[in-house]
Amino acid sequence: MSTKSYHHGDLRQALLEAAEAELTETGLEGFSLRKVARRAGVSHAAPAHHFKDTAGLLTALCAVGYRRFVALQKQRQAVTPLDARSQQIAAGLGYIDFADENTALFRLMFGSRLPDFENADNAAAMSDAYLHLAKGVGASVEDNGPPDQQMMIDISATWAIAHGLADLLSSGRLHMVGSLTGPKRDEVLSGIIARCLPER
Amino acid sequence: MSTKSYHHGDLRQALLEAAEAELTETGLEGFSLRKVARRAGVSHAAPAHHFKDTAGLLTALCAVGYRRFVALQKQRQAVTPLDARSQQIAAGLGYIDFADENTALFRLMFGSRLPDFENADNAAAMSDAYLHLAKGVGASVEDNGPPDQQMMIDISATWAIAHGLADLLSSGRLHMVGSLTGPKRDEVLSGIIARCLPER
DNA sequence: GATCCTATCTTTTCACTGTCAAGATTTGGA
DNA sequence: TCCAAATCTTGACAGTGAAAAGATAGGATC
Repeated sequence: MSTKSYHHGDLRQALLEAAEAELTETGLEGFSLRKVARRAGVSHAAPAHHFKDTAGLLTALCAVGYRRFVALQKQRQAVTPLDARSQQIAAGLGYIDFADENTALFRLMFGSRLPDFENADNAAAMSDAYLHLAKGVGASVEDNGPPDQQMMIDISATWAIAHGLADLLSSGRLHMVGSLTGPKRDEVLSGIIARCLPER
Repeated sequence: MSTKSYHHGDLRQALLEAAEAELTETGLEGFSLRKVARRAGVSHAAPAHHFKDTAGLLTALCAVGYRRFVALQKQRQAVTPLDARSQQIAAGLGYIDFADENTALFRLMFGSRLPDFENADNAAAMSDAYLHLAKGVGASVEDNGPPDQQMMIDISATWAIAHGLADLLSSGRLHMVGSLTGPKRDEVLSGIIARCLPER
């Protein structure tokens, strides 16, 4: 099934990988379904059998992105003290990690209307990502009853600061902080994120 | 020069307006130079004489956006107490106003690589926007000497929270805050922005 | 094992797009 | 008046996404 058979074997996965590679190289602006097909070594109409159309392919890729997005946050949190505040900051750093390392995917997920956000699988992946954020904020405040307005504000603030930093950094607009690296960078970013966390 | 002459009169301006209208209707994903030309009532090749290509048109539109962007911030600031902290919060609300009322343009300015950000006019408009932000932050802290690291951090934090709120709200992801309107909305957003301002 | 059904992939076709080159029209100044 | 430059149109070309129809392979059933 590898070298030259008519049937590819796992074209769906191969197309997803080709699409992501294409996305990181040319950006969303230069993205082309036919180029993805060429990169995967199949005819230009082959993708239609696994993903209905371009939007379908990008929707599937979007879901992959959201899962990796949560994974990177958890990866940061796994090496961080367990108190709620530290965990929340770590999640924010993971948010920024994702945008840095997967800029094209990040743009697709948060800056495009091409993917179908109503699609079941994609919506589930997005929901998981949101719940992970909300759960983190909820843990850092007394967790009583239904989410009140104060908690919604805390969630919004936490989300907004992480997202704002991630978006501006990944698009190369925060030259001052963007030029920092390593622990110093983490320290500065942590300080900024901490400003927005619910007060203890 | 109005009804049917061969020469349009002010096609450049008409194309800019048509492009913005097209952008808000179809979004950046469905944008087409030929549709813009049709909307302006000229042939498909006419735009090339005023803007080299699609990127050129979007670059010019981008510059228009940055100027309106600053104008909306100043508009908020004009009806706000003059203390530095209130002014900074007002600028943030203007930032969000712009994203809300000019979502397509906002996406073009901050979420696309199509415009040429090295273009002189566009770069100047962007620089003005950045300087307006930096000046505001500088005024809210003791203004001595060259910008030190702490001020760069304050600028980054202020920018990030405004940008994060604007981007998430304009893309309809912050349902909780997004559903608020009027003074209540301003109050909540102001509270969130205030968290990120330099401490007095 | 032979047969047939279905999933998978290719080929062909069509309308649309951006860009370029060449021609037509108008304007404004010499 | 006349000509050069600016402005706009027409025509052409390669590339694109999507749909339809044909080709091939895998797997189930008998």
